[in-house]
Amino acid sequence: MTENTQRLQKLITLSKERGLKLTPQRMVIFTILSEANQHITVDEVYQRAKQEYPMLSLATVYRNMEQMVESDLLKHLDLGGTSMRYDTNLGKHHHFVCTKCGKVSDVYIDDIQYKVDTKRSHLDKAKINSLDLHLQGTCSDCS
Amino acid sequence: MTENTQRLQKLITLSKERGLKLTPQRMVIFTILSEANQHITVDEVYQRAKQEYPMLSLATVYRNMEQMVESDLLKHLDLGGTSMRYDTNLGKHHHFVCTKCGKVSDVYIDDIQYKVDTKRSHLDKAKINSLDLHLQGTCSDCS
DNA sequence: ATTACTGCAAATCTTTTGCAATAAG
DNA sequence: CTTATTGCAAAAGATTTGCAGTAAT
Repeated sequence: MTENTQRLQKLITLSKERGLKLTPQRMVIFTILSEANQHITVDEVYQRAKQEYPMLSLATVYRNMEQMVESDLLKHLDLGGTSMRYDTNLGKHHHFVCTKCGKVSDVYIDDIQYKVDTKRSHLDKAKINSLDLHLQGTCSDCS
Repeated sequence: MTENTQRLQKLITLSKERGLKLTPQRMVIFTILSEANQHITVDEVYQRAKQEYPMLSLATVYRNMEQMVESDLLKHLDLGGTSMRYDTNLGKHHHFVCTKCGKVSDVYIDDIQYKVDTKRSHLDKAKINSLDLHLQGTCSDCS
């Protein structure tokens, strides 16, 4: 069983657990997501899915992706482009964006240490729950 | 001279340096930006500016803000909302977003130490130029 | 005088939504 | 059978653009 097939199986199992019905449209979307790169847009999914299932509607893809986010099958990934990206990698990780070609790489970081300048920051008693690192630079291919 | 007046003076000086013409519209926008909180949208600027200069066009605000970004008088601030925010704080800093009320605070951090898991990440010879920390949690008011 | 800037309206782009028909469980 | 899901077309919201007139330098 390939890695992609495993991912697909996992999506099917989880969506059943969440009570989602397994329509052919959803099945096509799941398949694409389990094969795709990790930082995909709705329209990219739609373009590929149409080839398998030509009468598919764009609205259906939008609705499905948002449902998946609500059901924790997918995460929003806001990289500052013109349209929303979705991250199929649910594990804890960060992102590196190449400012030349725009490519996005996942970055795994063991531990981060930092010291807030409390005089200039005004966090007071704020409770920090999560921490995302956004790295920018030039990727190997572009340098 | 107040802090806001200083900010305004700085914008005027810098824009002259960049060769921008000082129209009344631009002047109003500059004034609002030098008085405003740091994470403002085009529409927020527009709404306030209209009161001073009612025949101002929204397109003019859009064009001016983008020009300011190009001329390094302003920075894009992508916090994942529905519309672009602009940051008037040009110094190096990071952001904390309260997940309950949405408030954004600037966070100053002296030094950040982290260790990339090179086995799982694939940065290869990528050159990292900048590093943004995006903190999320609950602010003092909400907890 | 020259060139940037402006207002307006139309266009574009992404995302959402109402609704009636259909299909999954 | 019941309820979620779908396609379609329209709506909504943010941003951009063409153009002809206006104003800053």
